[in-house]
Formats: sequence, structure tokens, C-alpha cells
Amino acid sequence: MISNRHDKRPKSRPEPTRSRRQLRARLARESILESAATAFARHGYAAATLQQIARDAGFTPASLYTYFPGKQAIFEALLDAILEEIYGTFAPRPEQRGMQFRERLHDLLTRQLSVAEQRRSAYTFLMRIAAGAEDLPLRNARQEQLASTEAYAEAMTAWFRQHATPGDIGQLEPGLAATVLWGIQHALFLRWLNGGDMGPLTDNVTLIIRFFFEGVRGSEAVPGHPPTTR
Amino acid sequence: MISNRHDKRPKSRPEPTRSRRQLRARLARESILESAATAFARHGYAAATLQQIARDAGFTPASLYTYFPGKQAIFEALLDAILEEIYGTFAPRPEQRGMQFRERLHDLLTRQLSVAEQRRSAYTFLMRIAAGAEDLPLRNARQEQLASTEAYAEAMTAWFRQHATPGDIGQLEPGLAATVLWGIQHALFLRWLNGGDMGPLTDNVTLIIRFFFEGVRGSEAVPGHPPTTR
Amino acid sequence: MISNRHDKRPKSRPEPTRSRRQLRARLARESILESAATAFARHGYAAATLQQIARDAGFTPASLYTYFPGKQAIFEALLDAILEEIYGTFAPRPEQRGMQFRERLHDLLTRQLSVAEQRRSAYTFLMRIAAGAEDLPLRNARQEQLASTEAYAEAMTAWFRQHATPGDIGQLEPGLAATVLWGIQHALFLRWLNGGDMGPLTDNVTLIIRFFFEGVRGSEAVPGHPPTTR
Amino acid sequence: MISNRHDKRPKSRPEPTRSRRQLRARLARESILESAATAFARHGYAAATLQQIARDAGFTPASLYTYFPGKQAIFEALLDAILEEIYGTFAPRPEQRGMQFRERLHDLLTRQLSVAEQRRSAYTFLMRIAAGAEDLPLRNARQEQLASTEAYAEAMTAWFRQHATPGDIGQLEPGLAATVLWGIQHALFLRWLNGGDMGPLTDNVTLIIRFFFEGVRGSEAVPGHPPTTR
DNA sequence: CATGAATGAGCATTCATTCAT
DNA sequence: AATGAATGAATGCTCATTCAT
Repeated sequence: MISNRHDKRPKSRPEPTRSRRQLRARLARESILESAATAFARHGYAAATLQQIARDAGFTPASLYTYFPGKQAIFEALLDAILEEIYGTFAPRPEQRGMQFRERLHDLLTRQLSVAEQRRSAYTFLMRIAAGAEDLPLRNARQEQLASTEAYAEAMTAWFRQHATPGDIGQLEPGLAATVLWGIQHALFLRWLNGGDMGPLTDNVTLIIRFFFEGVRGSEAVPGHPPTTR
Repeated sequence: MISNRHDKRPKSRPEPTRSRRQLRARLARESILESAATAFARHGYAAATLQQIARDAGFTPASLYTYFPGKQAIFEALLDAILEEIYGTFAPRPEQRGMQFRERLHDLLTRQLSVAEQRRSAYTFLMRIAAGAEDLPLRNARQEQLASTEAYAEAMTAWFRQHATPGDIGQLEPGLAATVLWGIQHALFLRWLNGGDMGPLTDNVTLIIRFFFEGVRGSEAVPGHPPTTR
Repeated sequence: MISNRHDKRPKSRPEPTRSRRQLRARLARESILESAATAFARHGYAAATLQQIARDAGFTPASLYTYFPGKQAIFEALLDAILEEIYGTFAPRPEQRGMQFRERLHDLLTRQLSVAEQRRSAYTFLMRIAAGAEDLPLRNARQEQLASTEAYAEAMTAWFRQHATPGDIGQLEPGLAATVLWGIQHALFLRWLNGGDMGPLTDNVTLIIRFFFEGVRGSEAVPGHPPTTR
Repeated sequence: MISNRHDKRPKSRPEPTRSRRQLRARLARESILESAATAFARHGYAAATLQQIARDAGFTPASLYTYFPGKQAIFEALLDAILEEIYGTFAPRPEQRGMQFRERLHDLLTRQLSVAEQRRSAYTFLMRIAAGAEDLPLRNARQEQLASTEAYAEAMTAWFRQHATPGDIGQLEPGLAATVLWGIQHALFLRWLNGGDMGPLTDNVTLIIRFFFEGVRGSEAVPGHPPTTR
């Protein structure tokens, strides 16, 4: 008799009202972020309008304020999410135990391109930022740092130091190697993005790695679509 | 007879006054384009304001309309100029006669990075566009096509076909090779752009070519700054 | 007036639950009005938001609509309440029978300042309105009339006519005297309101009356805090 | 280029173009401030809209930004102007040399009410603020201070100290006297403001002074309209 | 009864553009 | 040729109000 919430069920559906709402709200937020990613990727932060984002997500502009305090907050939430996903790929994984460096890199890039593929728009926007092509409205210094080519290169450099044995990347300065890797990866991502219906983005990993290690010369035979690892 | 006010007629002498005006006008236009390049590179087309451009060029916004019909026209003129410079580098040159493919490529990239270095802002903006990071306000389909990574890759592909002999780029599809080359070039350009006071951008050419042909493995020794052209 | 709520139900028991609800509802309404008074006094009608009012009263904005049909209704209810309290002080009181005019005025002002002290925010808001410093959203002409300095002065004038004997306020036009009295009262109210921790507002009554009758000259000695009622 | 301005006159009016524009601009600014005063006085700062101000001044809202950087700047400019006028009246004047205290006060109040009369709306708005009936959007601490009843009372207190001889205001604390004076003045200003077509506001000065010094009792005969300074 | 969610109306502000001077 | 002034259109945002739960 004290709790009157649970015995309200007889009448309708079995789900507690509470979590229904929470679920709906979470979905709405995600939908808005997805729409924002699209708009930001297509037009840039400044030129993207709440109107576009809202329409795409099935809301009116005013409604966005139910879920986010403003345009900048949407931007930050989106950036946080994609940064977390991308940088999360650098975390050490038990499966890598027995792998060679090249295999480990394959694994890493596969996971990164997988994120890029699934969060296509958000990743595209991140690349815009990373390439310096955005006026960031950031109050958050941490974000400003992370969302740059340099930060990515640094993270990759650290990863190299952790996983590569001497000789793996020649005598090359790791930071430079990381930058080049970023360039190759970026170029193939754009190719995939603009190239109509190619296969999965992750199919490019082998290619990227081969280019990275051996360059064009070493790519004796590159079929239209990727072979197995190594 | 000195004043040029009275004779507006089609046929009169090449008055110095007249050409002085033309000169002033041309200089003004170039100054505006330069300022526009800076603004567009920094903020993107949509977010850049005529206010910024005008101030930077020493005008008021209204004055820009003396030289260009509007923001979009400025954009188009700027894009035209940089596209012409970049694509101009692909034109065949007599000096290349006796060169090896690698040398020819070195020559080509040197000229391209030279443009990038001198037209820094305009080139940066072009890269934003090429990376798809811009809403193009183009009425001009030709421009839209040219200002893309694909178009660049195509031009490079054509150049490969013209200058490479079998084996030069392995058995790789030339379009793919061109894309990768773009990626490496782009990454090093960004590194130079954001990296404070490095040396000339063109110093990176040898590096780029070595990465392109041999990858990281082949780069046995890469000093902090590039060796001579070999 | 106080309890006419219970006999509205022709046919059912005087359920305790029912009147408890009514009590809760009345308390909620009063709480809301109090919060509204605070908000209106601080920001004015237009600038005060239901958000502020609701938060202060422990509700969400939507909930206010359970108790009032809208912002304007809250405003009207609040105004009604404070007007009733203030104008109620003019009602004749048996205790005044044997008093002199000056004593009666002392009594009147004491009761008015007592209201001001207890309904501090509401009274402050009323003063804003009275001073013409509010856009009244009134549909109700009666309220618009009552909530003005003139209406107050009129009421006071009437009271003067009823209670003063010739000579009490000199040969002064009563309306003018009432206006001046309002001014003095208002000034001391503001002083009390802004002045941090002074004593009770009603302590100012003697002062007000002395100023009113004799002006600065007559106030031979005014200690920091008012003497007894004389 | 440097001096081709002067010989342009033959054709049209004798005024230099430059000052024409400046004049127009100044008039526009004043017109806007006047309209702003009206709107702020009527609706309060927050509730007044640029739409109203602009329309009243014969502009579109966007045009206001030609003359002021924003709503707040309009507010500040307006407040600055009226504050300067009001506090300017406290400045010592040579003419006061031979006057008695009462005469000096008469002179002071006349000048203050004269400002109130001429800058009717602005003064009304200032009174709203002074009475605490405004949420000030002030960045400017100086303004915040000056625009309060206390600040006015302080200024008046200082003036009292400078001009009154012992006995002039009884043994009353000057701050209190200043407050009361403000109240009387304010009440009569409001009466004038709302009272339809009375005579000039300054006609009330004698009345105010008589009330201030002698109160209602001392006002033996107060005709409808003011006598000479006595 | 309470509230999360949704929205239309409205606001301050920005900006590309036009035009008279 | 250059610009101050003016403006329509559009933007991010707020808020009173409605409604389903």
C-alpha cells in the first residue's frame, strides 16, 4: 500500500513508465546528435543551423533545448562521443598478446575505421576539425587539444612506442610516421566517403598498412578488394 | 589633353592614367582575394564575413562591391585562381625531357608545394574544399568538380599515365596511388602549416616521394630535415 | 468568506480526504503567489518567468497550470490579494472612536506598513505598479484603477475627509496632502527595503507622521529610531 | 585626394558633406535614445523591445545597430545622459552666492524638475531604476551605484552639508532629510506625470519646499498653482 | 496531481547586400 | 571610387502554454 507505482500495470503495458521516458529521451538525444553530425560534417559548425538539425531529427528547433542547453552543448556532446570512440581504440587489448606489430596495427586501424564507418558523419566532422578546418567554439581546452591531427599523431606515436620493436618503422621519427599514416588513412577514408558504394571501409586496412610500410613499390599486387591480413 | 575624363571613346591612346586606374583596381582585387583566402581558410566560406575580409584588405564591406558583385563572386574568383595555379603544375615542361619518373614527380610536387607555400591561405582553403569540408555555393559545375580530392587524384592519375613507365608505381591502380600520394602530401602540408617555424614546405618533397615509393620501411634514415633531391 | 468551501457538495460526506486536498491546494496556491511576488518584485511582471516562480515554489512550470490558468491569472490573483489587504486598512475601526486625528492616522499607517512588512515582495511589486513602472497585462479595469498612486491617494483623501477635522491638514487640498503622504511613506519604505537590517518597518510611522505634519523644521529631535507613539 | 572637398560647393548646398552626415547621425542617435527612454519607461528594460524602439524612431530594428552596438549599449547611453543631467544640477553655481539655504534649494529643485520635465521619459525610467524596479543589465558598476535612491540621497546629503547652516533642516540626520525630500519630489513628479495637463512641473517646487520644511500644517494656503519663491 | 516533452511566437543580433552621397 | 546608412532574411535562443502519460 505504500508503493502505488507497481500495481498500476493491470491496465496497460508492462514497462515501467519511468524507463520508457528515459529510453525515449536517450533515443531523442542520440537522434539529435546524429543529425548534428550530419549537419556539422556537411556545413561546418558555424554554418550548420539548429533548424537543419532539428528538422532532420524530427523536431522543431525549440525542442532541441529539451535535450541540450544549446548549439555548443550539442557540439561538445558530439565531439566527446566521437573522441572517446576514436581514442578508445588505442587502449591495450588482451587479444594482441601474441601478435606481431603489423598485426597489432591492422587490428588498431580496423577498429578505427570501423568507428569511422559506423559514425560516418561524426567522424567526417572530426576530420574537418583535425584538419584545422573549423573554428572551434570550445570552452573545453581538453577537447580542443584532442581534436587535432597533432593529438592523434601523438596518440599514435605513443602507441608505436609501446607496440613497435626497433626496425618496425625503420629509423623514422615516430611522430612523422604517425603523421604519414594519418594522411594515408585520411585519403582512403575520403575516397570511401565520396566514392559511392564501395565495400566496407575496413577493407582498406590491409592496403593502408601495405602503403605505410612498403609504399607504392612494395604493393606488388593489389586486387580490387582486400586479401586477408598479412 | 592630359585628363582622361572627356574622351570615353573606344579609340584613344593608351593613356597612362587609365592604366594606372586599372592597375590600382587589379591590386585592390588581389588584395581582397588574399584577405578572402585568409578568412575562408580560417573560418570557412559560410562563417567568413565580408566585414573581416574588408577590414583585412583595408576597405569597408560596401567597397568590396566595387570590385566584386558579391561574396560568392569573391569565392569563385579565389577558387579559380588557386585551381589554375595548382592544375597548371601538371602541364608538360620541356625541362622534364631527360628526367626519370621519380625526378619528374619530384619536380611536380615541388611546384605544387611551392604554390601551397606562397598561396598558403588559398591553398589551405582549397584543401578544406577538397576534403569535402565546405558547402560550395557554386553555380559553376566545373569548379565544383575541380575542387575535389577526386579531381586532383584524376589529374594526378593522368599525369602518372603520361609520365610513368611500368613498374614505377608497382602494379597499383594509378587512381589509388594518386589518392595515397594526396594523403601523404596533405598530411605533411598540415604538419607544416600547424608546426610553427619549420623550414620551407618544399623541403618535404623528398620525404613525400620516399614515403610514396618505399613506405616507412624504406626510409632507412630520415634526418630532421630533408636531404637534397638525390 | 473564510470557509465557504465545504458546503458545495450537495450530496456526499464531508470527506476528510477531500478537504485535505483542498487545503493542500490552497497552500500550493499561496506558495505560488508568494514566489510570484518575489519574482515580480525583483524582475517585474514581463521579465519574471514561470520557471523562476515554479522553482521557488517547488514546482515545475507545467504544474502551475494546475492552480492557475496562466501567468496573467497569477498576477491578477496576487494583485487582488495585496490590494485587498492594503485597501482593507481604510475600513473604519471601532477602536478609533476616541482617537485624535493624528492618532488615527498613526493607527492607519501602522497597519499599512505592517502589511508592507509582512507581504514585503507583494507590496514592493504593488509599489512598482503604483509608480507606473509596470506594463499591466490587465483585462480587469478595476484592478488597473486600484493599483495606482492616484487610487491610493483618492482612498486616503476619502479617509481624510472622514476623519480629519478642519485644521488638521491645514488648508491644504486633501488630494495633495494624500499624495505627499504617499511619497514620504514610499521613500521610507524603500529606505527600509534596501537598508539592510533596520528594525521593523512600522517603527517609521511616527517619523512619517511628524514629517507629514511638521516637515523637517518641526522634527526637532529625531533619534536614530522612532520614539513611542506619543 | 587630400583637398578636393572644398571646391565641390558650386553645385549644391553650402554645408560640407562631412558634417551633414555627422549631424544626421547625431540626430538619429538622439532620436533613438528618446524612443528608448519612452519604451524603457513604459515597459522596463527587459520588456522593451528593439522593435518598439526602432519603430518609434522611424527605423527597422537592424538599423539601430548602425548607431549602437546593442540594446544594452542603448540603455547605458541613455542612463549616462540622464545621470549626467541630474547630478549636474548639484554643481555649485555662482548665482547662489547671496542666497539663503531655502532659496538655494529652490534653485536646485527647479533645475532638477526642469530636467525631469524635459527628459520626461528618461527621468521616469531613472525613477524606476532608483526605486529598485529594474533588473539592471549593468557591466558598469559606477552606473549601478549612481542610479539608486541611495546615491541620489547621498548626493543631496552632501549638498545639504555644503549649503545648509545649522537649524536649516532641524536636528535631523541629513540622509533622512534627503530621503524624505526625494519622496515628496517623486510623489509630485508622478502626480504631474499621470495627471493630464497640469502646468509646468517646476511649478511644484515651492510646494515641495514648503512641505519639506513645514509639512502639511505649515502649508497655510496652497493655491492651485504655485506662488513665487517667497 | 505532476511533469517531461513539444511548440509557436517573439527577441536580440548578424550579415550580405543596396543605395544615396 | 568609397562609404555611411538602411534593411530583409535568417540565426540561436527563451518562454508561456499545451498535452499525453
